[in-house]
Amino acid sequence: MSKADTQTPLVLVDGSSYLYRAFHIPNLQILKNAKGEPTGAIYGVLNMLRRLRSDYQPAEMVVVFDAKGKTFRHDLYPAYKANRPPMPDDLRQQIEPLHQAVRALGYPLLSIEGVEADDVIGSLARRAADTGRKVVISTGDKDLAQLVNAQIQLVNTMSNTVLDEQGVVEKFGVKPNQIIDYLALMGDSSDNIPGVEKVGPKTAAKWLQEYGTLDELLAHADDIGGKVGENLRAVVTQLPLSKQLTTIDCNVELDISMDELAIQPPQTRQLRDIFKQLEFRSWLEEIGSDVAEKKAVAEVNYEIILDQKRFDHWIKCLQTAEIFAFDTETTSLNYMQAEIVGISFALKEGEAAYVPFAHQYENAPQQLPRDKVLQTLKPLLESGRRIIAQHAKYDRNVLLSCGIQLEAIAHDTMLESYVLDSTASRHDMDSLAKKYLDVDTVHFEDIAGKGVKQLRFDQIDIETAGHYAAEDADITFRLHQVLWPKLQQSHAQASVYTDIELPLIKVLSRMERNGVKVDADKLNQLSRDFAQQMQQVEVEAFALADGEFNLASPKQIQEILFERQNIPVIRKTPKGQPSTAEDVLQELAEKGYELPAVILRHRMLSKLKSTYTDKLPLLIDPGTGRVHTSYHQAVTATGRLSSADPNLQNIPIRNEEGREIRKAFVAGKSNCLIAADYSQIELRIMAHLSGDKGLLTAFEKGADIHSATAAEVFGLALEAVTAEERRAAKAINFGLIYGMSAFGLANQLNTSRKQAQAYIDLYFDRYPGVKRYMDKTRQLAHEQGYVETVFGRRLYLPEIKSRNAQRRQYAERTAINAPMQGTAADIIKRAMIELDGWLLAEHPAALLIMQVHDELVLEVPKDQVQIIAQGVNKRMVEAAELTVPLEVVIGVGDNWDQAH
DNA sequence: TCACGCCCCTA
DNA sequence: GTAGGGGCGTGAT
Repeated sequence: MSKADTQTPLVLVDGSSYLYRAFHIPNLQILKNAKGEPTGAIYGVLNMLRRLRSDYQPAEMVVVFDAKGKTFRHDLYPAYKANRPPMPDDLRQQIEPLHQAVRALGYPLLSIEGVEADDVIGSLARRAADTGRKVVISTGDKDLAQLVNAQIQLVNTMSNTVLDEQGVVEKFGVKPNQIIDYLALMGDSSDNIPGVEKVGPKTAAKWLQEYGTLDELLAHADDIGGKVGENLRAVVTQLPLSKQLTTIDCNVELDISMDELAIQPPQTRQLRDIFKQLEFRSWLEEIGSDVAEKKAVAEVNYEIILDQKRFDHWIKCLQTAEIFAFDTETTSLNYMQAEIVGISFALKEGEAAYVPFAHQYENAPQQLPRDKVLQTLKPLLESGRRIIAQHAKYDRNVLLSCGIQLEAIAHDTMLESYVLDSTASRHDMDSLAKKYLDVDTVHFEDIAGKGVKQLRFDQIDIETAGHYAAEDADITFRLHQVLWPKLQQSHAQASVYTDIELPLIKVLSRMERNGVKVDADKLNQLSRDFAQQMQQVEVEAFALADGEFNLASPKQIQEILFERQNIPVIRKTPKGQPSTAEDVLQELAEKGYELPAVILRHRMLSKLKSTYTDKLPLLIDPGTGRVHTSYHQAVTATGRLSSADPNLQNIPIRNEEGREIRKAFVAGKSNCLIAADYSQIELRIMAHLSGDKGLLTAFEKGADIHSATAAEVFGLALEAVTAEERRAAKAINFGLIYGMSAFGLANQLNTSRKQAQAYIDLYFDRYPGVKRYMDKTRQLAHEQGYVETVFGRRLYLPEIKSRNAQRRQYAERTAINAPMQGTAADIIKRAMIELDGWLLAEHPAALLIMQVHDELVLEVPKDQVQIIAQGVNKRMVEAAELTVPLEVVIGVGDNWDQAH
């Protein structure tokens, strides 16, 4: 489907007719700018041009206006348009700005003195049609119907009607070549063209149907009886003039050649000035994004495959190709509900095809049968390693619903980009195309719209969908050509990609499709309980506040607490408002204020209810009766996964009410859950990375690490450490992982900065290896601009050189944290790959169902618990060989809370 | 209907 | 002090 095959029509716009009509639309008459100048008619015409352009996507489009002054028709007939009132000032004022806007938008504009817009349009249309072009004339004026033929169509963009030859006959009762005679017979009062008195559309059409032409009718004028017959005979000598006036002159000399009709790129600067003057704010915003020049992919050959012969040909090519790009188009982003609509391929740059098989809309073309297409493709997708995809996990999930196991993934461009630079804001195809290929792709919203009116892919016209789909495959192919060589420049990065991220695709895909069983009845009951408690709390709150307010509104809470009740402000939000955050309200509650305590209770209940107990039951898939999250593999900067829809990585655990929710995560019949947690994995990684003797010894002894830290820092025997000292040491250890500052630690421990700094000094004194490592890491980050995990995953830190101290320090904290958090992520990913392989081969009834950063959850038949737990432990512990042992804590239960 | 601020859940 | 997802209120569209 190259551009040349699907030539777009030449679009000719009767600007004057639309200007006149737009001027009389009541809604538009209100529009004025701040100076009081009317702008409605301009808006109406420009809006119409936009619609026209989006409907026809023409390469050439000309906007024609009437010129000032008299025309040849006035010479023929001095009374022409004589009874027309002068143009209203409000309309006249809008003409010049409209012309400027049209020109700035890039449309060729014609306005020729001595003739009317109709004549210019007629002349252009005739010239184009003579060369075989299709022409669309956009007008609100019926006179132009005389131009319609096999190549020329009329469209009224305001009423959304199209007139071809057949349409003219249906509408007027006469053929296009009879329109002139028809108009002459009726006359036109607004142009002051005389016709036959008492003759309207009905009679004119009837006569022409009977006699064919006006000349023939006049020859038989005596045969017409009645009053109208008399009227006709009375104007026999006048009618040729009327006919002449009504006839569009298609031979106007135009000082424009046929190759000057193309739409030009918009003149952004002028356009901005014009829209500013007119105060068209939404269009003003579009300039720069939408109106900016787009670099489309050049020189492409995209094919839409509708017949068996071409399909067979492509299959043959795919069978022999070394590698090819592939993409599925579906009806939904939800992989459990998505139906495949078509599949696209790219064999080399610019060579792509789309095989549609489930598009359904009125007059959709016949497509190849779905099942047969999929059966033919199945072997290509299931074996070999020759496929490049963008976000292959999604395609894999969707194909699994049709019984195809997408095993042939050789590369995933999303993951290539992610491993190359995890901090690039997004790794979706459109962003990658722009970044690495300097190409603006067609966005899904461009073809499907957005919001409630968004179309499903199967409702999109096959030509449009085909281009989009083929482009996806093509771009994927090109991206791989660029990204893969880059990745290979670092052996460690290539290894993170091939040995961790790529094999993880199918592990995650399986976990997602396995899903988790949740007890909807239990959650619904909890929702009811929470609602009841919230009501009680609300009553208390209103009594304390001496009035009703919205407990969910920080703004109202802030007003009541800090303005009405004059409670002291503890902290302010970044925007300068008094904060009502949890720790602030906690502190106030401890000082004896009652309302903050009640608000806290309400906040907790409302959070649990709205985020968890209300939402989770709605996300149970009707087909499986389980919830299926999406693990995002290319989101976090550090290499962790994230989970969404629903997020299963933030299910409550810290308080009693929250743990009730965990109890609703259950095992299926005759199964139980195994939860396996890495113990202190990030601190162990810190011990490994720093080689600090004290830290290493603590882990080798298997001591409680926070108590051991407290003993060291406070110079005590292990047994002598109090709960308070252990709590302080724990905060220090966390601080360590987060790139500790005295400020942050003081906040956490609710102590002075000086005291916090003293703790830190003491800590570094006891663990000098840690101090050395942290200094070295910061220095390395400055030198090379990135930090690495043990396995070579990189995190770039451009802000490490920032002159802004706050940003720089933030980057430094990330530099400390990322190697630990990232290495932990690498390790658990490696464990998941090993574990999944083992389970699949030896215990296929045992399922991995969740990952929560340092925890894996499995659903296992009860009689296999022992053997699986052992196997899980072994694979998690052996996932990395560090200088400290890895330790895993395993729990078993009927629900997730019990398994902890 | 959307973006943003604020808040809160997790490791 | 690190890394996320997501609900609700608010104000503009």
